[in-house]
Amino acid sequence: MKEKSLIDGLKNLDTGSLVDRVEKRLMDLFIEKGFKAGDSIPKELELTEALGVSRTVIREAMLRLKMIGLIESKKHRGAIITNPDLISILERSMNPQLLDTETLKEIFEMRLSLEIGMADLIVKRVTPEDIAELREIVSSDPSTSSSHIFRVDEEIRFHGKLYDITRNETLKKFQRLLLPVFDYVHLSGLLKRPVEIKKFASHKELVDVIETGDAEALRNAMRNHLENHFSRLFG
Amino acid sequence: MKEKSLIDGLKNLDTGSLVDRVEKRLMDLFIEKGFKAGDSIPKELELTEALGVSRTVIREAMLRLKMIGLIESKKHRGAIITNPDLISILERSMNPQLLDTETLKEIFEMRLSLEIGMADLIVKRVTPEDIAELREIVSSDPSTSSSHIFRVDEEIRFHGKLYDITRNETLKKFQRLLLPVFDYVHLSGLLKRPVEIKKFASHKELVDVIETGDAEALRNAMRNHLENHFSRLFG
DNA sequence: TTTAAGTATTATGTATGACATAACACAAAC
DNA sequence: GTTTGTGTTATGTCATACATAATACTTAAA
Repeated sequence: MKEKSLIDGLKNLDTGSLVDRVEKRLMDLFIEKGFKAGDSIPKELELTEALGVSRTVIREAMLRLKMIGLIESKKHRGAIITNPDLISILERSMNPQLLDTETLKEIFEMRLSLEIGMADLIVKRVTPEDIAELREIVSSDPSTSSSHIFRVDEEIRFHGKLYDITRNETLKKFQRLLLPVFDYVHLSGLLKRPVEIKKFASHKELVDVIETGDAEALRNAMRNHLENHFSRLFG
Repeated sequence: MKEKSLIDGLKNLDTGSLVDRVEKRLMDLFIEKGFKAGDSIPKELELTEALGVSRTVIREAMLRLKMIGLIESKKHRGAIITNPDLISILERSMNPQLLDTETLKEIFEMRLSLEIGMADLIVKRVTPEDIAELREIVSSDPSTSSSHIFRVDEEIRFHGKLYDITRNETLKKFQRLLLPVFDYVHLSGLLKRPVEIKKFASHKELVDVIETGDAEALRNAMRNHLENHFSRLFG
């Protein structure tokens, strides 16, 4: 027993590499010192001296901080603190070809859930100008110009505008980020059932509902509008 | 005119650093060669030779790939390809102290939207066992044990279980990831209005709705349940 | 024979010094 | 006043050397 606890006590002796420790040290330092976005951070050589490690280590640690969006470096001209932008961090890894299919499906489900759930944000924040823009987007007469490419374009513009209306930048970026994923999901046969002819709530109808300002109705209409996707998921 | 087009033609000369190019080159290579998770990648020195750049550059490029979750390296024993786990990548940057308050609020909004919108996933995939577990979670009599800490615990367990029921791993990880953010949002006075005494749909009622299997009803109940948060947001 | 302890090998981790180059500021030239 | 040159500086890249952890292999002890 005694030995056991002794060993446990010794365990946390930093098994991590030197770079790990320097990374954490720098991060803590920035938090402690209350560095704000825009503040510039010391030069590599200064940090080298201050921390007593080689420039190699400093550079690797800084590179990591760069990757998590904590700092941003202009080449040959130092680095500054930045607010990490979660979405653009994700962006780097969001290569549909590199994600396994299960994850792609799950992300697709997240998107559907979001679009239904954000009804409250939409009706709360929509402006007459937004409505006008939505109407402009859906104004293309599908009977005259029903080419596939055109439809896809309207689809993207319409749903993009919806995210826009939420006035939630994170959400908007998230949507833009996910566009390629959806393309991929559609094209790759990941969803078994074929795309059915749409016989559900149209974009036009959605606009009407948005205009009424009834969040609950919008949720239901959106759920209906997305029925195609849901049936492919659950099918 | 002629000059203009000449300049345009010259424009795309690779302004990126050598590491940038090597990073992309490696990534493309892995995709082309169809490397799958688990495959081990060449040693640093081999890559150094193959690409004709210094080991420094190779190491920096590999470090980036490591950060975006494309590869994973065991120290002193090579690296292997992995499926990037989007959420654990986010995790590294998700330090509430480092995100600006606007982003935190936006993430909070995302969470509310998700919990409402995922109703379909829940009712589609819930099992009797899940229902039983939910009932167990909400069984604690609030009149006898209404300590704040206890309430918070139930809150976390209940909502965590809901994500669980969606059977969507990405979503589940996303929720776990966001827990600290919510703590922070609640504590930091980011939302102006005070927490009101809950007089909306209770956890118990939500379970009842889930059991009926009516997604629309669940969305509405959930929206009602979250009214406190919404009113703080919009207030 | 089995097992524990030593040893060799190897790839990565870290250190160091050197030089190249992009960015900026400022002076010089037109 | 715009352009062109010049110097300074911090980062980008390279080359080399050595330290160390992980593994496989060998050897000594039970």
